[in-house]
Amino acid sequence: MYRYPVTSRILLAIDCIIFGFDGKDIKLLLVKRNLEPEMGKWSLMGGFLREDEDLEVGAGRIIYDLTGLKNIYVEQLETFGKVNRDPAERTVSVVFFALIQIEEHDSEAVKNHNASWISLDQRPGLIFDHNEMVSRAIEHLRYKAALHPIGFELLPELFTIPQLQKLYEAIYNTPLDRRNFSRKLLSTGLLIDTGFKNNNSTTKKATLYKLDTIRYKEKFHAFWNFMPDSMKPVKI
Amino acid sequence: MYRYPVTSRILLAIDCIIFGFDGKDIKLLLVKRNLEPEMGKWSLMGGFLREDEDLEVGAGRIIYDLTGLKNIYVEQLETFGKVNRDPAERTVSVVFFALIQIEEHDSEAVKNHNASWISLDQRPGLIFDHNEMVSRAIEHLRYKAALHPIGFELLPELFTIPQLQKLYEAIYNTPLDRRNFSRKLLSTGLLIDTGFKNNNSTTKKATLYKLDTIRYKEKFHAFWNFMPDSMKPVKI
DNA sequence: CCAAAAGTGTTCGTTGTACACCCATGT
DNA sequence: ACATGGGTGTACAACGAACACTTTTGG
Repeated sequence: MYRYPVTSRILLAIDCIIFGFDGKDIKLLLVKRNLEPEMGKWSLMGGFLREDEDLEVGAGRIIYDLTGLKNIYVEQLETFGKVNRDPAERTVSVVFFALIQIEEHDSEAVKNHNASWISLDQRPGLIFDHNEMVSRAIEHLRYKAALHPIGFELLPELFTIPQLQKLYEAIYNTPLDRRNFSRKLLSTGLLIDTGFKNNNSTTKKATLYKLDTIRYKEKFHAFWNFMPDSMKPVKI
Repeated sequence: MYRYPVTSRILLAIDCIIFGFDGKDIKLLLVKRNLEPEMGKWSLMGGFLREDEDLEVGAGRIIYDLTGLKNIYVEQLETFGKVNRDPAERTVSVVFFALIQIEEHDSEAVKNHNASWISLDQRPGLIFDHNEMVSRAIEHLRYKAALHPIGFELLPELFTIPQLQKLYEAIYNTPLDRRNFSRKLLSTGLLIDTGFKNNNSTTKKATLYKLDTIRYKEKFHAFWNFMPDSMKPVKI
């Protein structure tokens, strides 16, 4: 087979930023690295791209390996390629961004990888440029969740509006007006009233909704306005 | 030096999508490929990542090589890595997205690379997965230009509001209301009246504005609303 | 003086925001 | 009955969309 007359073939890594929501905080799935260099230190879950595998397939494999989940929300985020980002040898890393329903993960698999769910504000320092990757991912989450209905990917199949609100409050780290939030979300036409009521509550039981997946897929790329303007990345 | 016990090191390419605006149409800078395979066919401008170079530096080098321009608007777009995307050997390509002021480019350099500025609707079929890359880039241009003031990157230093409108009409391939457009753009606070008037016109001369670069940098990441809602990617 | 392009103004409906009030539940 | 949290309503300001009129310029 013809090969390009170029000498520098390099290692391609995949790193995955996996977000979850426990009802209170946004959490990151982090692992204690099991290879040198930096063995035992906290890092993102990652791996090397295989010869016979597409990038997204590689990301899916790595995420499945750690969480036991398939068919979740995964997006390519950005590729990090600074010359010395990995002290062992030159490695370019394609970073993926994933949102999962935290209840669904396989806790055995997570334990076997020495992984933990860690709140954003309690996250430890990470190896290499992984801190930068996480910063970018948080920025992306805030950006995208303001315009597109990705928040639902972090909630269980049935959820209440107050739960949804707590999620957005966690993402933007700010309180929201209950009444305006509720009206805005209901007006999206994405929520289907299941008729059931939540019974976790000690007081009035909230209505359980599910996502209208048809409309969700149809209108995903529309521009919504899930955040008050004052919360957008920069006030105008 | 320690190396990872992994066999598959692969070739990393950089491909650049370079947009310009000639006052009428959005144009792409495309080249006739000068190496095998697919020599002589139309493709994006690209190259291989060097051992000692960061990704963005590589992209800057390739764009400079073709256009003679530095310090232009460049963004990493997406990384393409399908196993068989390049028939010669496995190559993963990091795609960059660039906007330039078309008048400023070095036409000698462009000629030497067998490159041409080609209108979007007249673009030829491209090699490999480059058509897909271009589609993604157009989508990204439309998305981003609706929310952030990147349009200015395609205009000369001094420009008129009608010119700006023609640019947005070209990006979205749709007519816009002159009066609403003008008011909206003036209200951004990004335009500085230079006091000069355009003299290309055969009728009334339009005011020449320049970009308020201070405010531009400060507020770049804010969410604007440069397009009528009806033009957003999907109508709600 | 007329056509063509640039600039300014007005009206109206929709949306966002800041509020107040009522309802259901467990103690 | 009351505290806690869930659900609905209203009033006002801000913004976007549609549309009319005036001004400048070259022929």
